[in-house]
Amino acid sequence: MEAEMYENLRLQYKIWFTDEAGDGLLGDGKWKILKAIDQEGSLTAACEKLGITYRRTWNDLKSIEKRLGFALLEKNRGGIDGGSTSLTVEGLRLIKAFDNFHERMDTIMHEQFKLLIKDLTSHGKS
Amino acid sequence: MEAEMYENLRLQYKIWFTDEAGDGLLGDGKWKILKAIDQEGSLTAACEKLGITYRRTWNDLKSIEKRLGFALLEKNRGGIDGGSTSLTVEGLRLIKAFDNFHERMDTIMHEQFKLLIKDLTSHGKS
DNA sequence: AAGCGTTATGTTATATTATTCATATCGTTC
DNA sequence: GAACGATATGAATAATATAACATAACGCTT
Repeated sequence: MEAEMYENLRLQYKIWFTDEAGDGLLGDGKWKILKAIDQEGSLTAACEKLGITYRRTWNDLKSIEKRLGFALLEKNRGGIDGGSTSLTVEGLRLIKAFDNFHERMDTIMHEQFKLLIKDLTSHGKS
Repeated sequence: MEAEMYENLRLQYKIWFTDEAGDGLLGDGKWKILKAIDQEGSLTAACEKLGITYRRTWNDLKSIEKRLGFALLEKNRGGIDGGSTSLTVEGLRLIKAFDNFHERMDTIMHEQFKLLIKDLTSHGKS
């Protein structure tokens, strides 16, 4: 009877790094930005692609680099194309590791979701 | 050399239910509130315990019950003690299932975090 | 019926966050 | 050296979220 109560629910999750103080450092948002920069080759283009503001993104990226203590981005201004931004070796490794991580997590979450729903809908005595 | 770059990072996660539209429905915050109500026997006491405002909490609870489509709380007003709030059977089952879920997830996240750090600090060719 | 403590609800104020606008800087090309 | 397209940055504005304040309703007790 209560089984269908939970049928239209979805399970979502977010994972992010913080520093020791607990302040957010790198999560899904910045992960997507870094990936977009890697693909587009410029901050401006990446922001347009994702539909987010340049100002905000620039602030975020500056903050994370400062707090991480090492560079994720290599920026150039001027030149024939006006300028460019690309990922450093560390930046590339970071998003690659995050990719793998998310892949594993998606599988795990799917399993755990099924377990949770089973827990919610089975009426045996605990 | 880059191994210590990630030493002071912490991994955090959040898990929550949404409806089909993707709007948040039940997460850690409301889970804690429900547990506190179960312990305290009243909304007012639960809010004081958690240091959150009654107004906000009342709104949240009303919203989640409406969108879930069934009651999690049994509320009474008036009476010798002014009133009370307790969990329904469904409410109890929900927080119990969430408890189990979080327990499993804490273990899993700990494992996955170690894997992620390993991924970030090992420099073998991919 | 007056008092008590709790649920219930509208309104107002504050704080936080996000967006917009404006402007400077840089280095290449023509 | 003028123009272009990108990065870099300050300041003002808008939007959203959170908190605070005030007040009503309820039902038991005395």
